[in-house]
Amino acid sequence: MPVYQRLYDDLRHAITSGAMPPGTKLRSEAELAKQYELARGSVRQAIAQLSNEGLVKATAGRGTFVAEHVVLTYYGTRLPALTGNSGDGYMTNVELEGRKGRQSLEVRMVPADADRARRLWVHEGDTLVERRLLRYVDDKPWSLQVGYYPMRVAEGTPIMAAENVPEGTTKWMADHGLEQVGRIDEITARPPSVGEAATLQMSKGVPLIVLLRTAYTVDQPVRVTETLFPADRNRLLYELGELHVDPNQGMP
Amino acid sequence: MPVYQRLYDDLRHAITSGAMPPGTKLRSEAELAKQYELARGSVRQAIAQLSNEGLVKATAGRGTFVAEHVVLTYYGTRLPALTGNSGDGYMTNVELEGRKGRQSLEVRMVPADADRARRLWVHEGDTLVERRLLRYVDDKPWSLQVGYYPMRVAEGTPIMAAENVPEGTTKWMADHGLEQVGRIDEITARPPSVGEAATLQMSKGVPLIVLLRTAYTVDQPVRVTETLFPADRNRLLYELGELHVDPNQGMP
DNA sequence: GGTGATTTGTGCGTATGTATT
DNA sequence: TAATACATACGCACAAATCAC
Repeated sequence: MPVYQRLYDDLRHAITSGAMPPGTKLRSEAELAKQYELARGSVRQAIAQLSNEGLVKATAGRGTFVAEHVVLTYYGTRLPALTGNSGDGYMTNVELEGRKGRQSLEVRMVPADADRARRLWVHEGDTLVERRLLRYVDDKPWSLQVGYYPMRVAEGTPIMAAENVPEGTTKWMADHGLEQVGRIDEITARPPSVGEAATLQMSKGVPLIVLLRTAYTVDQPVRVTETLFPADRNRLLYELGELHVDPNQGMP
Repeated sequence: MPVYQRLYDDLRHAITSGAMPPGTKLRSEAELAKQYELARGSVRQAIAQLSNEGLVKATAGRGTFVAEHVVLTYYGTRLPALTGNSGDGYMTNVELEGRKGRQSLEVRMVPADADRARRLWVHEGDTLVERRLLRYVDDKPWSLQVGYYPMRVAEGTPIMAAENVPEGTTKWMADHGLEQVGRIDEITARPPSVGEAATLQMSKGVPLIVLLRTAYTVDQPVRVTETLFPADRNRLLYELGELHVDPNQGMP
C-alpha cells in the first residue's frame, strides 16, 4: 500500500462525511507533508487523486479547496419518475431543489442491436426511435438519457417528433392506452469515453453511473432508456418497503 | 475528439451488445490499424482503455480476446436481500447461479462519525458495532460489505460476536422484535482507493459501485450498510411496480 | 526440438494542437 | 506574448511470447 494512501483516505473521508464542507481550504502541501511525515511529492499524489475524482480543486497561489459539490438525487422510486419520466418529471424535481433545469433533445431512427432487440421484443435490425436527451442543471450538462421505443409503440405518435412532449412521454403513453405498470432498473458503472467526458463536462477519473431501465405495460416492454450520470454530481435513491419514519429528520 | 475514439466505441459496443461474446479474438493491432487508417499506437490506446475497463485481455504472441466476463446480479428488491441480507441471502443467490460462495467476517467497535450518527439516530462518537464482510465468489473477492449497528440494537446479541449468524442478521433481528419493514438505498460510484483495489483484486480503471443502505423498523433505523461492488463484475437490479411478463423470456 | 511467422509489449524520436503558466 | 507542459498522433525498431509446421 503506497504511503500517500493514508493521507488520501483521511482527506476523502473528511470530505465525504461532511467534516470538511465545500469551500474549506486544505492545509498547504508543506503542512500536510510535515503532519503526515511524507515528502511533498507524496502529498501531491494524494491530492492529484482527489482532484481527479472532482473532490477538490487546486489553484496555483491560492491553495486547494474542497470542491463545490452539488449532488443531485435521482429518485428511482418516486412518482415523478413513474409518471412523467422522460421530460418533465425529473426537471420538476430539479427545480424543486432550487436549481434551473434545461434540456436539449434529438430524435433519430436507428436499427436495433442484439441487446436492445431482446429487451424490446423486436428483431435485430428493426427500426427503433431514439430520443437523446441532454439535461442541464444551472447550465451545466448533468446527465444524458437515451431512450429507445419500438415502432409498434412510437409510430404516428409525438414520440417520433423531435419536440418535447409537454406532459412527458410516459404520461402521454398512459393517456393513450400504454400505461406502464412495472419496470426493471439495471445499474452499472464504468469510466466515461473521451466523447462522453466532453459532452458531460466531467473529468476523466470520474465514473459514469449507467441506469438501464426497461419499462413494461401489462403485456409488453415499451421502452428502454439508458441514462448516464457523472458520479461526482449524481446519486440514485430507492425507497423500498414501508417507511414509517422520516429519514431526513434526525432522531426524535 | 481523439481519432482512436471511433475504434474504441466500435469495439466496446460490439462487446457489450453481445456481438463479440467472451473469448472472441480481436483482429490484430496491425489489421485494425490498416482497417481504421490509424497508427498502431492509436490502436493500442483504444485497446488499453478497454483493457483498463476489464473488457478485453491481451497476451503477447496470442492476441487480444474479449474477457471472460462473469457479471453477478445483486437483486435490490428480491426477498433474500430483504429477509437475510447480511449473511446467507446473497450467498444463496450466488449459489443459485452455480457459483461457489464464501465470506470472511471481522467485527469491531468503532465510534460513529457525523454521517453515520445522523443516519442511525445516535450521537457522534457513540459506539457502533462494525461488521466487515468480504465476500468471495469462486475464490475471487467479489464485494465488500461493511455494516454498522447502534449499541441499542446490537448489545447482548450475536451481532456483536465475530461469527456468522447462520440465518442472517436481518432474519435474526426480525425473530427478536426488530423486523425491518423499509429501507433506503443510495447508490453512487467512485474510483477505488489503492487499498480497496488490492483487497478486491480489481484493476485501477474499474469503478466501485457504492450501495449505502439504511434499514428501518417501524419506528427507528437499525442498520447502515455500505457495500462496495467492483463495477466490472457486478450490477444492481431493482424490480419495481408490477411485472406481468417475464423479462428474461424473449418475445412470446 | 528447432525454426519462422504472428502478435503483443516496449522503447525512441518527432510533430502538432491545446491549455496553463 | 512567450514558454512550458501535456495529450494526441505517427512511424520505426526490436524484444518477448505464442503457435504451427
